[in-house]
Parts: sequence; structure tokens; C-alpha cells
Amino acid sequence: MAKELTPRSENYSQWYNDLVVKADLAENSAVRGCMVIKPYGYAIWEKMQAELDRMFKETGHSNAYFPLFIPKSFFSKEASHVEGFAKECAVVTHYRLMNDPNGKGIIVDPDAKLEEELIVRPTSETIIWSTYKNWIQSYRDLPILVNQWANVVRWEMRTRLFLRTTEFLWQEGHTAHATSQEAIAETEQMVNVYANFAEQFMALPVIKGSKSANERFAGALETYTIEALMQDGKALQSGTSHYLGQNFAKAFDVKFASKEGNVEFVWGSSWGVSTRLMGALIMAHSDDNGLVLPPKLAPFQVVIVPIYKNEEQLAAISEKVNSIVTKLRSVGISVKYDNNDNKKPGWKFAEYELKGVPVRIAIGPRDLENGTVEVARRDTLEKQVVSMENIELYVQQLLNDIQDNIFNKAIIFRKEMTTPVDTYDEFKEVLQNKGGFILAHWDGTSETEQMIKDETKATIRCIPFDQVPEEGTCMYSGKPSKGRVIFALSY
RNA sequence: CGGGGUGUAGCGCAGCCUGGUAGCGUGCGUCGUUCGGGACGACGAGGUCGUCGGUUCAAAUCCGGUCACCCCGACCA
Repeated sequence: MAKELTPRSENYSQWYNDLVVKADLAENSAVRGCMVIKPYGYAIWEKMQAELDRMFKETGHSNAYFPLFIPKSFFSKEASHVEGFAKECAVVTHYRLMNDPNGKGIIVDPDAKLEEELIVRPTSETIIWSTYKNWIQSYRDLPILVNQWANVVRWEMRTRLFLRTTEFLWQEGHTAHATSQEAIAETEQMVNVYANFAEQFMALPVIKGSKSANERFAGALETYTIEALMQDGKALQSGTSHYLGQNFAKAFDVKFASKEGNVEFVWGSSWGVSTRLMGALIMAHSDDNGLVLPPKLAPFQVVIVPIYKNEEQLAAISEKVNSIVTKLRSVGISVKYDNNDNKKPGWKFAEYELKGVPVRIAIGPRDLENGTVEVARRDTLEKQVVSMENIELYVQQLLNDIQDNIFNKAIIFRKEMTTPVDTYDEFKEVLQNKGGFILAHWDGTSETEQMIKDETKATIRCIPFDQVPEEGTCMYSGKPSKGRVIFALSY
């Protein structure tokens, strides 16, 4: 066994790291905190991008591209925004290198200092709103519904493949509207798009809700989030959508003439998901044998492994396989035929299990005689010998079953790992011994949330949209509360 | 930035305490036998032991400096 994973029960975090590397998704690069996303991992990201991009366009958005660099002065224009990002910005100060006069390689040319430093974007609100100022004069120019696919840099202290890297890939939508109602509707629409994507494609159940003031995006009036629960009982913020009010319009003086002839500031939203979704996908479904991918996002949904003793057998099998491949593709199933002669079937079985391919078809001499194939599903590891007749319909149904099954499993897990508590002692007990989402009453103040965070590291993941109204008292302060919020330890 | 740890073959590690021929697993190459759950045998290629300096007849090993990376904390999508 060349590629054994650390079991989850032994060390969940190690399991995750092992899995990312051994399933060939990504690896650490020569640059501190930055990862190389390998072809197999990138293929999954491309699948996610394709679906999200389609969903954005269906809701009326267009893609555009803004600069990687942001003049430093732009950042100071929105006070809470700079406050939130200042500590993690990479800064470009020079534009030229030169040979070291002391002969020790290459140094930064001290004469090539920039007049104004450039920030490598940690997010693009500032550069985009400075641009929108030029695009908007009248209500007729609104709304602007733009998305960009980009990389951003946040100089984090500690990084983990996909979950938190110094540079990461994401999309950021930035919209401008004539009314606050419209901007809020957009913010809500996009958090719903994210939730639908997570649940329908990633098979990842999420809870939609609002962030508390402490956890809100720097510069937003309101942050909506989708929160997912990982197998170790920790929460992962998987996507956010921010209602910006007129904050950035005021900071960058973006005004429009309304229908009534008044000059008003524009209302905004921004929303994003990142390669962190890869981390969520990996952790949500995978097991000690490796990755488990939802069929809708797998780079290939079916792998076919031939079993043979000699060239003639392989030729006979390959002929059958070709017809199977054609049939599968005809119903839109993606297939890889692995006839690599350098690896044995056993090796291939283990390898594709590790890589999370949803369905494996093995075909050997026995099958040729019987007109059958062996079909194995990754989620349950069950194997079944089925007829080659109508194989495409069987596999199509199986892929649907797998997609549903892993989603249902995740829902059941979340249900088991969601615990209502009424006292702070109970809260600490559950947090320590069980983890997961904890539903508790909170008095609504930042102070209380901060105290709980300082004492337990748990934060309010969100105030759920579907919060049940319920009179209660804050577990920490005893003050009145009108409903439970979700606490958890988080990534 | 505080605490801990590690740099030796592509990868994972042993050797260091007690200085004296550079070692194991895996991976890689060739050949043969294998092939329905990570095959086996034979032969072979591959390392100025992170780096700079010191001690010594002799340094992977002892001493000092330095660099890099990893883990735990504070920060975070």
C-alpha cells in the first residue's frame, strides 16, 4: 500500500492534508502559503466554475476583469474596509531589480521606488467602485451586474491547502443599484444561488443566514452566509453575499440622477465564493479510503478498468469497452477508459477510489463470456455484476442515486450534529464533547458574542433565515432573546 | 510575533548520543513471470547529508552562526 491515508479518527486534520495531496488535488508550492492546484483538482474547480458561471448568467450577470493592483490610497477611503484588510495586504513598493553591486545575485533597485504603493487585491470593492463612478450618471445606467473570476491575496499567518491559502481563486460579484430594496434583493438572490449550488451540485447541505456584526464583512451593512458542517464537527463558511448600502458609493462618490431628478448615492452588493469550496467538498463526503466526489462535479463520472492476461484479451475487451463508452456518452456521462498497461487492476481500483471517481466498471474475460460488467459505486463501495444491455441507463440511475445518497448522508449527519442548548454550561459541554452546530439564545450584543468567543473559541456562524421565533433568555447574559442562533467552532 | 520541531536519493525516513567505506522503504530503468482489490524475482541508476564557518589526522555525526520549512497559538474566505 503505497498511499495510505491517515484515518479520520486518528487525526482529522492530517487525514485532510494527506487526502488533498494523495488524491492529486493540490500541493504546497515553493512559495510560502501558496498552493499548486494540480490538474485533477483544477478539473473539479473548473466544473464548479462552469456551473456557478451559468447560474450567474441566468440571473443576469456578466463577467468583466479589473486590475490585480490597487493604489494604496483607494483603501483608505472606506474606513471599516481598510480596518478589516490592512493587516493582511501584500504591497508592491518597487518596479525594478538590479544586479547586487556586491556581486551577490539580484536586489531590488532602490531607485525604482513607486510614487504610490500598490496593494495586491485582497478583494476588489475599491478598484471596482472607483471605476463605477465613471460608469454611472443616471438611473438609466443601473443596475450594474458584474462578476469577475480572479485571484486574490490575503497574507494569512497560517495556511492550509484550499481552506486558507495566501493566494486563492474566487469569483466576486459587484453590483450597483438605484434603490436599497433592489440591492438587498440582489444580496438575497445571490446567497440563494450559492445555497442552491452547494446543495444541488456539491451535495452539501448549508444553512443560510445573516452574520452577526462581529463577523460581518468589512464595509458591509449586512452579510449573508451559507454555513456548512464538516465531518469533524467544525463549521465552514462557504460563501458570502454582502449588502453594502451606500458605503462604497459614498467612499468613491458614485452618484446618479434619479427618475425624479434628485442626485443620490448608488446602493451596492458584493458576493463571493472561493477555492475554499474545494475544501468543503473534500471534507464533506470523503472517507478513510479517499475522496468521494458528487457525480455532478467529478472530472469523470465513470472509470472503466480492463482485466486481462494478454494482448488478445485486451483487444477483445477494448472492443466491448468502446461500445460501452459510446453508450454512456450518448446519455451525457463522462467516462475514462484506463487501459494503461503499466498498472495492475488492483492498483487502479485503489487509485480511483482514492480519487473519488463515483462509478467504476471492471470488465474481464468472465464478463465477455456472460455479457456482463462489474459496477462498483464509490460512496458505499458496493459492487454488482450487471448486464451490458442498457448499461447506460443503469449507470445514469446509479449516478443519480449516488448524488442523492451523499447529500442525504450529509443531511443526516448535520441533523445528528445539531444540538439545542439552554445553559452556558451545557453549551460548553456540547462544544467540547460533541461539536457541531449548537442552537442557543443570544442577547444580540457584540460584547456577549466576543466574551463567548474568548472563552470557548466558538462564534456565531449565522442567524438563520428560517429561525423559529421563540422567547428565551441569552445563555450567557440572561437577557431576553427572540430566537436561537447557530454557534460552532469554525475553520 | 511567542512556544515546539525538522532539514540526509524524486518522496518518506534511519544513521548523529559514542566522529572513521552513505543506509532502509518506496519510487525510477531493464528483463522475465504475473494481472477479478495497491504482484514477485533478478540486475541497475540515483545523495558534495540545507548553508557558512570552527574543532579534529578525519565531521552527516561535536561547537557556533545563518537560511528554509512544518506543527501549536494570536489573525482569517
